[in-house]
Amino acid sequence: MTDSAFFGHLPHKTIERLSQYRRALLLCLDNGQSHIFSHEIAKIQHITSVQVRRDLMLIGYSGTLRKGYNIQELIDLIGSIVDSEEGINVAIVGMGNLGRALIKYISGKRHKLTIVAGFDSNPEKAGTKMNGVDCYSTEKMDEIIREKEIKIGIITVPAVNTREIAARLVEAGIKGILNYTPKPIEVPDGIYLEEYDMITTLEKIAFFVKVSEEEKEPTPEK
Amino acid sequence: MTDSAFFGHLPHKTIERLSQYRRALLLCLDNGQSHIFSHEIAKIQHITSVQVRRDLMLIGYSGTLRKGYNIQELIDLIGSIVDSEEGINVAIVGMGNLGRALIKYISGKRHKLTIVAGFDSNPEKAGTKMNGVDCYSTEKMDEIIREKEIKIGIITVPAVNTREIAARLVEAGIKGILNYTPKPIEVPDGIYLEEYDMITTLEKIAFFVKVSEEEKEPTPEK
DNA sequence: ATTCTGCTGTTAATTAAATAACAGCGCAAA
DNA sequence: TTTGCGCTGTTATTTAATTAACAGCAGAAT
Ligand SMILES: NC(=O)c1ccc[n+]([C@@H]2O[C@H](COP(=O)([O-])OP(=O)(O)OC[C@H]3O[C@@H](n4cnc5c(N)ncnc54)[C@H](O)[C@@H]3O)[C@@H](O)[C@H]2O)c1
Ligand SMILES: NC(=O)c1ccc[n+]([C@@H]2O[C@H](COP(=O)([O-])OP(=O)(O)OC[C@H]3O[C@@H](n4cnc5c(N)ncnc54)[C@H](O)[C@@H]3O)[C@@H](O)[C@H]2O)c1
Repeated sequence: MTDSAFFGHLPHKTIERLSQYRRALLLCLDNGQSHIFSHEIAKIQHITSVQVRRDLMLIGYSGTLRKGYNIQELIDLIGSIVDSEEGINVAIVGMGNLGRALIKYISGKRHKLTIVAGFDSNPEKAGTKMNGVDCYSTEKMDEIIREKEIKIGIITVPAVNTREIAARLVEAGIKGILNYTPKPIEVPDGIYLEEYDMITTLEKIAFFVKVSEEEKEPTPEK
Repeated sequence: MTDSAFFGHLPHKTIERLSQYRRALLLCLDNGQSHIFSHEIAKIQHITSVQVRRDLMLIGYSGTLRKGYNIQELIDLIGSIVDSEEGINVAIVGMGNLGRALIKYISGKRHKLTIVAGFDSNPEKAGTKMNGVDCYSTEKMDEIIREKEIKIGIITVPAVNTREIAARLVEAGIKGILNYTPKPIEVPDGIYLEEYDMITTLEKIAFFVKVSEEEKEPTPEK
């Protein structure tokens, strides 16, 4: 009987990497591979093999000497740590380009993580299905979130509506929010929030590209 | 004459935050605000005011006592550090849902970061325009990347084509890659790579939601 | 056999990032 | 004026994350 709360104090970065390991391992499994070495995982993830072994140590998994790790076993173990046994229901608010990309990408990929509803204020979108996911009017948000016991909301509405939607998600009892809008939000304690902005990532790349070019051709001394 | 290479050793996290500060500051400017305190920036970004002041110290910016930071000045300074003076050209490969969302979102948002081309293997998409960005056949990738001096490529093609596209971007002389595909890639030294996966973020949220619920109703003994 | 090799698992050391602590300053109140 | 307050800027400390170091082992090479 795994007391999964035991894993509650894993480093945040380790949690992220476990999810990434699983993604990579699933691809390896598709290729018919059955075992994998720490340095192979490391290469895929652009990290060191020590990092991988350390993460696996933290979750108490042991590989076979000279044979590596059993991919299926490791996938299952990561699942037992990262996933909720009962599964978690997710909703997406804002069925535009980004919302659709997300639905298409996530749907069916993870057993324990299901997008069970999309919401949109555009009356034409309510009542339709997208990749098998029912789309509802925003008016029904509260009702459906409670009914379907949705725990996580992804926000992909236009920036101006972010605050309002976030407030309503919180009101409806959601426990986690993933905000893709460029408008940062505030949530009460006890609600887990992540925000991600592609421009930030892009600017970071641009910066390091710039820096590395400047290092090559150093600024001419006046 | 700012020798911007001077900032080459800023912590990675600081670079990310500078970009986020700017995003937030631009919003404040729109609201007619002219000055801002460190604790206000901090609140928007869900960090501490010390963190903010420390970052600003690293880039050598001083606010006015009791008045805070001049928003416009700070935006300009961040720009002088993060942006390239000549600007950087970007291409997106794969004009599906995600590619379109990105073009729409990024286009026109940053002065020094321009999406100058989209590529798609679908012949129907070649020759069209999306949000003012010309869309070309993938066959012309090499040619156009060189011609327009594109430095950064964003990959949003189906996973199976990731490797091929990445190789061709590298071949064409690109210096930075942002891979949104769930298939991790390898690039030669000197090319800056970032990969991002929304499922990882979602699973992380799901994990911490789960953990926090388990803490509330601890596992029954026995 | 026995030596070598290449991997795992773990502890120790290092580095990076965040936080705490505090000096200084200028306006505001008294 | 002088006291307090609320802010900045910087140094010191702590914590988190990564990397290095190495012991141990199973099979391969000789
Ligand atoms: N974080 C990132 O990296 C990133 C990248 C791309 C886009 N974005 C942002 O994501 C959001 C969506 O982008 P998009 O390209 O999909 O835009 P879009 O215009 O294609 O889609 C927005 C959708 O939201 C719906 N909507 C509008 N108001 C609503 C409301 N109050 N409640 C529910 N639905 C509502 C619209 O009907 C539309 O279907 C935008 O805010 C955009 O800036 C963020
Ligand atoms: N990282 C994430 O969080 C995330 C989220 C959503 C989607 N995705 C991934 O992003 C990719 C795109 O998603 P989408 O929803 O936009 O898919 P989509 O099918 O809507 O778009 C894919 C586009 O790529 C084009 N294409 C196919 N092969 C190509 C090639 N060889 N060269 C150039 N273009 C080609 C297609 O014509 C299509 O226009 C997928 O790999 C998906 O898994 C990632």
